Amino acid sequence: MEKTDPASLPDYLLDDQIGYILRRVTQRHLAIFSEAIPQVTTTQFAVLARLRQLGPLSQNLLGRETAMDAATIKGVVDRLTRQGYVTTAPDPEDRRRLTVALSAEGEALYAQVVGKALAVSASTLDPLSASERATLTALLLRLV
Amino acid sequence: MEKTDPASLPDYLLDDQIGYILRRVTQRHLAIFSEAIPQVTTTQFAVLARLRQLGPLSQNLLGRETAMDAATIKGVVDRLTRQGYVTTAPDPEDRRRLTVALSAEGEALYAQVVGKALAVSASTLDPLSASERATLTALLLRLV
DNA sequence: GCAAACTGATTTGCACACAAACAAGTTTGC
DNA sequence: GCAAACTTGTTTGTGTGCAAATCAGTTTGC
Repeated sequence: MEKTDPASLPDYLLDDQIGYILRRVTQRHLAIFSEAIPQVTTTQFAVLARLRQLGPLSQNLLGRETAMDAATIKGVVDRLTRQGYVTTAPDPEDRRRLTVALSAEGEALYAQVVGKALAVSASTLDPLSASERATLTALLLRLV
Repeated sequence: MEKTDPASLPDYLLDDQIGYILRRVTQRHLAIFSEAIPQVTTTQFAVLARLRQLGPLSQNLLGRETAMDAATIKGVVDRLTRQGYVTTAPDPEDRRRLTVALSAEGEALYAQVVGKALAVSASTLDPLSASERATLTALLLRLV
């Protein structure tokens, strides 16, 4: 059984582990994004995109729609508010809720950079052919 | 030209963007990991795995070998040191360097959880067949 | 042989990211 | 009708992750 023999441990190749690969690909993607769109981060842009798609949302729902927990979305909304890209207002229907909406500045920024955001996605996937990109995306979506 | 018409902006589907998908897949992977291996984080385990593979390394080189910048690896090494899984010592050859090595406790933890770490990777990829996993990994590696 | 360039480590500041605990408000079940 | 259960938002604590500045030490070029 040789439980104490180090040589009997399974081979663990860090470079082949999905988590490590995901982290490195994400690092490259974030670098491409911040180079192309220095005004906001990827998460901040996700919030702008969702608000533009869905209209004003409560802060918690906005978090769920952008895959951020309550503590994270609060920080993101705070920073976007400070930069003037979103506004917040209490919901008269439900006094627990804080409604978050895109401001005119947020609309303008979105219009200005949405094309670049698409280019960032394309740039991240640049090493792959069109069909490889489709394959990769489809496979990743099954892991969500 | 209709520059001011919002309807003329390109379609940006957040759910189809590679960065957003990567973030969500990573979230799921981190959740699986922390459930299976609560003792350390993914990045901390990456450090243990590299030290076991390569032996003692300077802190900066260890960072490069685990895809962390100097500020990040310092924090990770500090936390691993506090938990007793690594030890640090000045390098007599180069007085700028801080050599990081796996401790006996680190070796023991690694031996105890490496099998679980492999199971975490398998679990993350569980929705895919063996050949799909190989395809996904190969495609992702081309994006690093 | 020594100044310039480089490398290693640290610190600060900012931005996610999640867990846990809490307060306030709303809904539900009986 | 009202207590229990749930939801929303906030705060605190911990852990990445990167940029930029700084200091100490090493290497290089002339």
